[in-house]
Amino acid sequence: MVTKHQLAGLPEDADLRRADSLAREIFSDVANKWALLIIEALGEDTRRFSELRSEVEGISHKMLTQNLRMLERNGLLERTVHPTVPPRVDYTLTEPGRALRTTVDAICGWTHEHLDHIEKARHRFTG
Amino acid sequence: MVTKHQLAGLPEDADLRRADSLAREIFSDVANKWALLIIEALGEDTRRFSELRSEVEGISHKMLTQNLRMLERNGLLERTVHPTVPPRVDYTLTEPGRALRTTVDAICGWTHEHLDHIEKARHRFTG
DNA sequence: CAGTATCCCCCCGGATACTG
DNA sequence: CAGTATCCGGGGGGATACTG
Repeated sequence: MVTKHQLAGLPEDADLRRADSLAREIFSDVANKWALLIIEALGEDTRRFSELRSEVEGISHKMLTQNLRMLERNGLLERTVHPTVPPRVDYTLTEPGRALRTTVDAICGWTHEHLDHIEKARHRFTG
Repeated sequence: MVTKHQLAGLPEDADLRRADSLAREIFSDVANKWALLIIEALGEDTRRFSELRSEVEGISHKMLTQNLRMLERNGLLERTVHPTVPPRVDYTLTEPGRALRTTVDAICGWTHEHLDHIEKARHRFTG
């Protein structure tokens, strides 16, 4: 996240510094487990609210809506309301959302690849 | 994070389910902004506590120590104490840590690539 | 300088109830 | 079913003081 112009501090870098603080903000939004788990759960498909609720294990109603709104706000997913009764709402990743998902996949892959190493490290740590 | 055997539920899958819950745990540990920012700050180098403190902007003393312990516990970084006075402690990513860092890099890259899209999405969202 | 310990406030986030 | 609103308890996390 550290970029060159952070070190410069020239007046004309004002817009660049703005971009940086924006990047920080986005990073903080996105780098939390619920957001990432939702993105992972969405995958290539489109999911309903209730589907996500049960697929993202352990997430509460409130956390799900909050994070969905946040992801929508940042343009990572699209929310389409079907005017039926009972109502039906679909969530789908946008292109940027799908792009981010590949990195989430990478983290998941990393996790499983290093399970052993981590488990051993924990035993060593606990003594 | 969803794997096949989660759906099966056969008795002999006990160890696999254990692995899954472990994976979930690790994911929860790692998927938070401070942990990821620390990993990013460490990079290929070795850093002192105070260096990290100032490089990871906005992190508090407490959060830094907590996350460093957590990352050490999971074997993502190595902590070496130099018995000098004043004391000096170096933190370095292990191989798994460096592997994870590449994915953090990917997220950072993603963030900057999609700044425009996100900014526009936000304006649209706010109406 | 690096780290632990303590205090304490705020707010995250769960539970619940209610609308369209 | 999807979503908002409200309440409220527990703990995340900051500030501070203290040790080696």
